[in-house]
Amino acid sequence: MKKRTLISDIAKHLKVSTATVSLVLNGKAKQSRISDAVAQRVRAYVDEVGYKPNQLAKSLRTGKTQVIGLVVEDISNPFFAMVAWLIEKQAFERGYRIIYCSTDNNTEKTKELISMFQERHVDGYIIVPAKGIEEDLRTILREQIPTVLFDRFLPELLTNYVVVDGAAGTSAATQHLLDEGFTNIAFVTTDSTQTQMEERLHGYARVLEEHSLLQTVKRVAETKDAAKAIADITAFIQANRQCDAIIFSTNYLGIYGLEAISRLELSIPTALGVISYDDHDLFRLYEPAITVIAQPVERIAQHVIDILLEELKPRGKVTPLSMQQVVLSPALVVRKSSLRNGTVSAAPSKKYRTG
Amino acid sequence: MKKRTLISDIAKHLKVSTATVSLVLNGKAKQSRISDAVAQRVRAYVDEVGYKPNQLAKSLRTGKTQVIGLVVEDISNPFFAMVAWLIEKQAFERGYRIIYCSTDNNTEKTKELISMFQERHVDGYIIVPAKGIEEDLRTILREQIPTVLFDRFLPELLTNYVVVDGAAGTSAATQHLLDEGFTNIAFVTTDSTQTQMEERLHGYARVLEEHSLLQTVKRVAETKDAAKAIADITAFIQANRQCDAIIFSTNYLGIYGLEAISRLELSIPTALGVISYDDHDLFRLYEPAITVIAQPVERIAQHVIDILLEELKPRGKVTPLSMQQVVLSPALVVRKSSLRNGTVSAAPSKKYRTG
DNA sequence: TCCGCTTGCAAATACGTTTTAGCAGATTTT
DNA sequence: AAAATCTGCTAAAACGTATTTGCAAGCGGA
Repeated sequence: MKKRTLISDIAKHLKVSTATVSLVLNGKAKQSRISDAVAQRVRAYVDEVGYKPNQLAKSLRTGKTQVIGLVVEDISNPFFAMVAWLIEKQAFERGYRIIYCSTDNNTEKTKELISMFQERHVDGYIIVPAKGIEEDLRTILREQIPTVLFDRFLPELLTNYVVVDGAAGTSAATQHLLDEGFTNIAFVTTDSTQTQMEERLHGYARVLEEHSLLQTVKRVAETKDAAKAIADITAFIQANRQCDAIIFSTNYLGIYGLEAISRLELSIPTALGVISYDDHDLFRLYEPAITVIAQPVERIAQHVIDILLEELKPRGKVTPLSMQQVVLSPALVVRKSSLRNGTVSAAPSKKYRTG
Repeated sequence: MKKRTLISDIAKHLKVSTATVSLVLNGKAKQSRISDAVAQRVRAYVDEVGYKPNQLAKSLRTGKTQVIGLVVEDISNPFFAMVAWLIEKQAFERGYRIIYCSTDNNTEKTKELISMFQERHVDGYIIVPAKGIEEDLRTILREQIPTVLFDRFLPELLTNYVVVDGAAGTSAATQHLLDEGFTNIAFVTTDSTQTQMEERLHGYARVLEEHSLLQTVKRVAETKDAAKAIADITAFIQANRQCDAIIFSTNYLGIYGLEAISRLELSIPTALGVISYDDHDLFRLYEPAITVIAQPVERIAQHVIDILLEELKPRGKVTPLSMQQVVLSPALVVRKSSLRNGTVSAAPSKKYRTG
């Protein structure tokens, strides 16, 4: 039960002041004209006793916590888990720590989380914004705290963000289904009006309009209840037997959709062509493999962390924050589930780049 | 760019001392004989200006951060993601925040993470321990910081832990396969010697020994390279054509295994019966659905958080920590992949409780 | 009237750092 | 020889809160 060593213990033992120790430890020995001899002695003894500064005290004094708050919709969603993991890795290497939290797309919970991060004085934010948090974000931005949104953005707010061109993905998917000879394509999405979901819908709608084809759109109510969602989709499919293909606007809807299709004993792609947004183990390994619109997770993570770390660099007082908006292209990964004849012509899986 | 309001601002405005404000805010008004009138005034004004105490200063002063460090193997693994999510939810409600981190089962990274948590003065730890961190854990325990391990434990260390009876799960699975008429059962596991992995192997071995049957065990080297692991499993299956069933010791091996089996164009369960540890969307929806040994994630999370919060309660000085060891039973969820005749007799999916 | 007890609050210290201003002596410049 | 500059370090003041101790006033009892 011995006490932690403090900077004052170090100072006392070496018969120097705490200021000296602190300056050496923070690499400011040179500019503060601490002699190399003393600096060496300090470093040696610090290593010897394994002294680690108290980060709380440090943060309180400097106002910097070296912590980034990461607010995603649902950390157990493989898409977010992957992006979060990549971001964490990068940030860790550059001395930043990440605190994750899941919002479940709940406005109130998101606000609470942001408020908690504020209290903990995170140095920066990475946020997948839920609806209705414009005010909270405005507060953060006003305080000049570096912030990057991803996956979607808030149209009325000028912020950094990294998103994927959802319309390009779904229009490529729709076009691909038409090329394969499917003629009556349905689109299953959520009832949320988040920017990226609306875009995905537009991509689908645009292509069908161009071909003067009928649109069949189902909006599944957001719910934590998988069974309810599956039942909802099942009913939709039954009520729309004329449809010969479905595009799901996000990974979990795709998974629910597969379960629904499986229960209805409809065979893919013979009875129903299928494409889902987001890649996933399940889609890759399902029999038949499911064609997906894959988001470039590595590049999303890379851009997010690059923008954030750039802003975290100590800047001149008046350097304005230059907001960056990045729009990345998804890739259509064609697998059996969207092929009329059931086999991929050339390669077992070819990728189309969109955009 | 206005400054945050401080407790001193509140005090000044109300013409009371900061002590008074602090006491009221921390619910110690009564015991410090602050009059109700003053307490009301304080609360009213605090609400009005939306004052939030600086948690850093608070923590520095009290030594409590209200933060729990959660160290898992891989947050993108659905099993850990689920448990983490459940734990987070519970902790949040009781005023604690969670910091997640992934170790990738890397001893060095685990040590770094624990060290980082120490620096940040987390109030408690929840750890999925990698090998070789006994010393670091001992340090934590010596300092009486509440800690709970889960998924596995370190045999030489007396700690709280919550684990699942791995042997019960695999022996039930093995027995089930034998009952179904499979005679040559292989076991695919990792090359790690973590307690829970060894137990899972033992459960399998024990049942086969009882029946005097040959054991066929494959240890797949731990790697980040999925392709390599899949190739490894593919080779194993090809080299052991006599096997008519396989048990995978963990979810990602099961997924790799399915990919291998699919590439070899072996049909399940006709050519090969399959059971995997851990449930997963993929296993539930795969065609045929995969029988799994499901871990009781809700109960794991519940026990972990209960034990930890119990220990976090302010205790009398000398109350010794009573270490709790909880062993939960997994459930065998029988699906088509382990049934000789290809159909489940009664219900489409029945559960056996083990233990 | 004096003493002790209660009530209601404030002063002051501590938590463990970082950082600025400045001091004393040595060295150089004028 | 005095003045200016440089060198190497330290004293002390923050950062924003919690908490212990104590002080003054009021009150009842003797």
